[in-house]
Amino acid sequence: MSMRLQDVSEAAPLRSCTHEYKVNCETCRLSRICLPLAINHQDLEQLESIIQRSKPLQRNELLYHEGTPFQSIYAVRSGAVKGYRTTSDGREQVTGFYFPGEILGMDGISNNSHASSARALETSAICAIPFDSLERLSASMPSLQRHLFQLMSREITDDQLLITLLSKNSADERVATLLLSIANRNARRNLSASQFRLPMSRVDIGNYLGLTVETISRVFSRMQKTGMLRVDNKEIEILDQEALQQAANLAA
Amino acid sequence: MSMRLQDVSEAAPLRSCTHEYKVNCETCRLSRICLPLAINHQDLEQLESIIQRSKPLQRNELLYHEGTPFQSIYAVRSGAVKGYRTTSDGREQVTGFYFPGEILGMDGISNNSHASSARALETSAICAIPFDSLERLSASMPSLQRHLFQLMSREITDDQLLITLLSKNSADERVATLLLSIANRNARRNLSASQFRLPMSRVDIGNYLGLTVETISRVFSRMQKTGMLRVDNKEIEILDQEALQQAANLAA
DNA sequence: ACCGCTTCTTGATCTGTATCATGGCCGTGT
DNA sequence: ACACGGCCATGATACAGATCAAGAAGCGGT
Repeated sequence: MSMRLQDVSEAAPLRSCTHEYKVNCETCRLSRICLPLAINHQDLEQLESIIQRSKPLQRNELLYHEGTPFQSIYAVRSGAVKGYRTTSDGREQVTGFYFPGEILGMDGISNNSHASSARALETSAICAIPFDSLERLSASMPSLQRHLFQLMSREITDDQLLITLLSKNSADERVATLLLSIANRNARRNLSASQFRLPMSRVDIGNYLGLTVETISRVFSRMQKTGMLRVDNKEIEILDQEALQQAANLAA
Repeated sequence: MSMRLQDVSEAAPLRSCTHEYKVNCETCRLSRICLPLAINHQDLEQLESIIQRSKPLQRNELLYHEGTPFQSIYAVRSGAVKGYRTTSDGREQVTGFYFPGEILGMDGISNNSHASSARALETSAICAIPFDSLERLSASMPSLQRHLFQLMSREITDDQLLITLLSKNSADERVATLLLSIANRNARRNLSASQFRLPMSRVDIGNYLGLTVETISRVFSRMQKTGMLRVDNKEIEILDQEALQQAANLAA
């Protein structure tokens, strides 16, 4: 049993840990990223009052499944989550990876049922935000309403970037782009942008990037050989940021 | 000069055509598709009061360009529009086609600047809906707020479908899927689902589907040979819906 | 009605990535 | 400590679609 305490501790610890439903956005280190409202105490309290936190998900546990009724959107507090949908022939398409501070589940709004599934890649703490409460609240809080629109808009532009990546770029470019994306998101959380552990398998990476496992392996090996990367299984170190950027740079 | 009157006449004609800014959602045949609010006269009037309509765009005219300030989202009244973004190396990635009743431009919300560009594929009438007005209005109209969330959510799920298509499906499957999508959207507007004219070029189709022009041509030829399609330049007739569905059906 | 430009089609060849196959490694449970 | 099962790396081969090339067809302008 390997310890991965830093995953759980990344989000600010609760002051009193006895009642697990007590959430405290105000002291959460991620609040700046997650739902950064104009810092108005009253607003934050209102928001907190609707947010639910349940016990952490274990590796491979399902957060929600496509087709099931949509009730909440989710914020990752710690760990990592993959979003995916199942194709008609039963294969899986990974549509995104979600790290602490990021929000997922918004694709369920249009049909009142989840259009995709989400699964924990490692032990993950998640905040559930009931959408009907959020909707009601946002009608009286313009900044929240705006933030939700922006959040969804961001998801759209991110998807468009992925579409472009899949449609126009080579295997090396795709992998380089993903690594840089993860590095940037780490930086945003004040973690190292040059050294990190991939929470997902090669299969998931390949699936996400429209490539096979073998290709991912080969690209990693190649990049290691050219000295821009050090790869030790899931442990990644970016040795030549410049070169990696250039390898990705044909992407948008 | 070829006449294409039916394009412009698809949306309900204005009662008094002298003042071109007078918009009438209530009599618009597309209102059911476009922003189908609970049919409340007062709500509709409020909505109408903020919608702007300018003179139709000609073929190849730009509706908005990536990087420019975001002010409005747009509803297509007639014609057809393509959305695209320009990659860092100057190439174009088509991210979507928009037909009458469909809404585009929501990717601009997150940054207050358009993340993509939009260009008319043929003469097109467009309604511009200033977003700040829409935002204000939606705070006091729960059904409108909800509809906007749903609209954006829909865009996300559509993008996810395209991601899956690009990542998992063969050239034939991609083309078949696009044709069926267009057919369905035609049906929704009470147009023929089996016979229609493609408003976009082969280049645009290829670009959208992550394929080259040549491949698009070949797929069309192949499908014609097997008898599931009749292709006469941009004129498409689906001869065997069943077979086409099957050709696409490996997609989600 | 004609010209020139753009779009489309079809063929021949090339190539990046998938596929197939095999062996090593690592982590987990007994 | 060991064995098993999933995950990863690497080589050999195959193939779908890209690229290169050339001509045909459509379309707008004069």
